[in-house]
Amino acid sequence: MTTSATETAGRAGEARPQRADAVINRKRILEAAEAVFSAEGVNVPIDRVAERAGVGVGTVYRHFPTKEDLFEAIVLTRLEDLLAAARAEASATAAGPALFSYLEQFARHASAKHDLFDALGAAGIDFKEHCSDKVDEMKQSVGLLLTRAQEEGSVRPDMSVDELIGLVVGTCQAAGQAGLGDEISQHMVRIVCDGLRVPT
Amino acid sequence: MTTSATETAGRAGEARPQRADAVINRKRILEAAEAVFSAEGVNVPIDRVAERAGVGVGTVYRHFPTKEDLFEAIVLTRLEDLLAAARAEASATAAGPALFSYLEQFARHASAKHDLFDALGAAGIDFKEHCSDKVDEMKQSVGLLLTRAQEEGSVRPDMSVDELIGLVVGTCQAAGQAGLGDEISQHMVRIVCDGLRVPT
DNA sequence: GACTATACGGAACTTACGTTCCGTTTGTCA
DNA sequence: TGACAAACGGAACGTAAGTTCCGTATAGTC
Repeated sequence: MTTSATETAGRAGEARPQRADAVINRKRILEAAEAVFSAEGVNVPIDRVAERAGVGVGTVYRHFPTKEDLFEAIVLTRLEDLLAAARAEASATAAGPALFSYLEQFARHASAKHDLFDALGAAGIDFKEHCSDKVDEMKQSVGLLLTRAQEEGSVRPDMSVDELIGLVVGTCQAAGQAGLGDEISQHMVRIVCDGLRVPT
Repeated sequence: MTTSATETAGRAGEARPQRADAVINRKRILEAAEAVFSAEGVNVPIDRVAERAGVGVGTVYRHFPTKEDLFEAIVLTRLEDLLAAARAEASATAAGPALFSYLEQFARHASAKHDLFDALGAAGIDFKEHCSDKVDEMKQSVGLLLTRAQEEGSVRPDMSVDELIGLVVGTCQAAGQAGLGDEISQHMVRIVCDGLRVPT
């Protein structure tokens, strides 16, 4: 995230604290970017973010040296959420249901936040390190859950995490692109989940 | 496809026939575009197509007035193939197996031809008429198969064609983006198919 | 209230790509 | 072989988006 001047309010020691207006603007920019990116994906011009934040482009760049930095700042928090959810499910005793419940949460996020899935999908190829680290962490958590569910016998054994994630991300992305609504996208994920169960 | 000067060799009556070198170049351009688009998707610069075809950009534009026209020329033939396959399966007596078999063919295409799925996915929003017509036709064929399979009782009743297509397209796209190989992408589609079956 | 480092705004620059233009080459027909 | 329309090549143009620059405004401090 570029370790810029100050993060949110300023850590203890070194450099002088951020000016009050700068703090406000940074927040505004993040909010605007969040709104614009999730509504329209990664391809919105920066100018639109600036406009929505009621700020000049220069100001955006002062806070986030590149567009990617801005994007990363947002996606990271989304990934944190997703990661937290994965960890929460990880402690469940029945891994199968936990996995399915997690995937549904995932889908719910997906339908609300177009951007993240642009990121995990196409844009994801040249992801920044921080993001791909988070993705890896998430994969690991989900992978654990998957393995347990497989050992438990509630999920088919012939699957990897990559396939699992691909299936869900792809489904959500496609639903979004085709303009299908949230419920439909979640229904689609449910169908995928049914495919995951051990064939009887 | 812009109904340009001549199609392939020139129909009977009206305008004079295309020059021999033009015919060759047109073919070269199509081949190059096919290769480049399927390997790298829709976002390759035209210059790359021209270069690969051993031809100047001007020549490409002489044959295809816009990039979209070129793209459409290629995608249309792919869609034809897919459509033909759908029709072939349509006459099968057992609709369920036919549907599944079709979806696997679909996936096989998908893993080979990145471009088409860009088109069906993100890029598909501002599709040219010809293409969306073909897509509609395909949807209709698949829809028929789906309905029959549902009536037959081999596919879950709570699904629409849109969901079905979304599921398969999304899966293939995600697999492609994540760099998972062809077999894996087909495996993923098989998992989706398992989800489609009537839950016992 | 004055001073200064910090932040702001937005015009201008850069790059990448689609597309056009036009001087040159070449196939075709007499 | 000569003439001419057709086709070619690729430099040049237009536009859109990311990024930089710098003159101006202002929060924070004494």
